[in-house]
Amino acid sequence: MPEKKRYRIGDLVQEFDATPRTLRYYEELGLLNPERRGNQRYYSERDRVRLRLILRGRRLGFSLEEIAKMLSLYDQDKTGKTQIREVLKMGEKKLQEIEAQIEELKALKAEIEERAAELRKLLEEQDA
Amino acid sequence: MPEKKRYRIGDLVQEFDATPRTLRYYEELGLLNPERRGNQRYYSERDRVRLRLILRGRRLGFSLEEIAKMLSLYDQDKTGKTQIREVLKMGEKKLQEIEAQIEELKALKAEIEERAAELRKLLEEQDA
DNA sequence: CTGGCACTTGACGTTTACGTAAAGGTGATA
DNA sequence: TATCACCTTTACGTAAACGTCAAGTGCCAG
Repeated sequence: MPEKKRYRIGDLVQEFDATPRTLRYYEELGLLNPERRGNQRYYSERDRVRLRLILRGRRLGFSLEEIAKMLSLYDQDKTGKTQIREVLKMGEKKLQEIEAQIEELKALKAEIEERAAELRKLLEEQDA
Repeated sequence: MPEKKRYRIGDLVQEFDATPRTLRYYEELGLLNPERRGNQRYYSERDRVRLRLILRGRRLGFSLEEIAKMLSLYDQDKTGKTQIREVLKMGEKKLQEIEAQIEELKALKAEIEERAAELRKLLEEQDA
C-alpha cells in the first residue's frame, strides 16, 4: 500500500504559490478531483502531481484546454486499447508541439542575443 | 539606401496568418507604427520584423506587455548610454527567463515521454 | 461614372482565467 | 464554550487579447 497522503487546499496553495480560487477553478473544469470529507477538500498525491503539471503548463503558455488533453495521459479510466492508442497519439502530437516550441524559444533567444550584441557594440563606439 | 519597401495590412495578414484587427490592436498599443498615406496604413520592413517577433512571443506564451519590453531592444530613440544599459539589462533578464522556460519545456517533455512509455507498456501487457 | 475590393474608424461583444467580496460552516485549541 | 484560522459556496467583477458588426472611405477596372 502506497501512502495515502491527503493535502488540504492551503497546503497545495503554499507549496505551489497558487490561490484557493485557482484550485477550485481547476476542479470546476474537472482537472482536479479532491475527495470530500464533510464539505472540505482533501487532495490526493495524484491531484498534487496533476496540479504541478497544470501550473507548469500555464507558465509555458498552454491553455487549460490544452493542458486537459495532456492530463488525459494520466487518466486511469482508459477502458480499451483503442482509447489508449488515441491518448498516445495525442501525446505524440503534444510532444511535437513542445519540441517546436523549444525551437522557437531558441530562435527568440538568438534574436535577442544578436540585438544585445549590437547594442553593446553601440555602447563601445560611444566611448570614442 | 536600403530598400524602402512598404506593406499593406493585407500583405502582412497573409504572410503571418493574422487578422487586420490584430495588427491595429498592436498599433494601438504602440508596438507597430505604420506610416499613413491618407488614412491607409503602410508598414515598413521594421514593422514587419517587429510583428514577427510579437507573434512569435505570443505563440510562446508571453504577454504583449512582456513583448513590448523585448521590443525596446529595437527602439532607435535610445538617447544616452544609461538608456542603452538599462535596455541591455532588461534584455539579459528576458534571456534568463527564456532559458528557464526552455528548461521547463524539457521537463514537461520528459514527463510526457515517461508517461507515454508507461502507456505503451500497458498496451503490450494487454496483448497477453 | 460605377462597381468592387481593400481599407478605415468606432464601439460593443467574447473568451479565458481567474480576482474579490459576502456570508457562513468546521474543527482544533485555550 | 468561545475563539480563531481555515475552509466553504455563490456570485458578480476584471484584465488581456482580440472578434465582430456597422457604416463609411480610396482607388482602380471597365
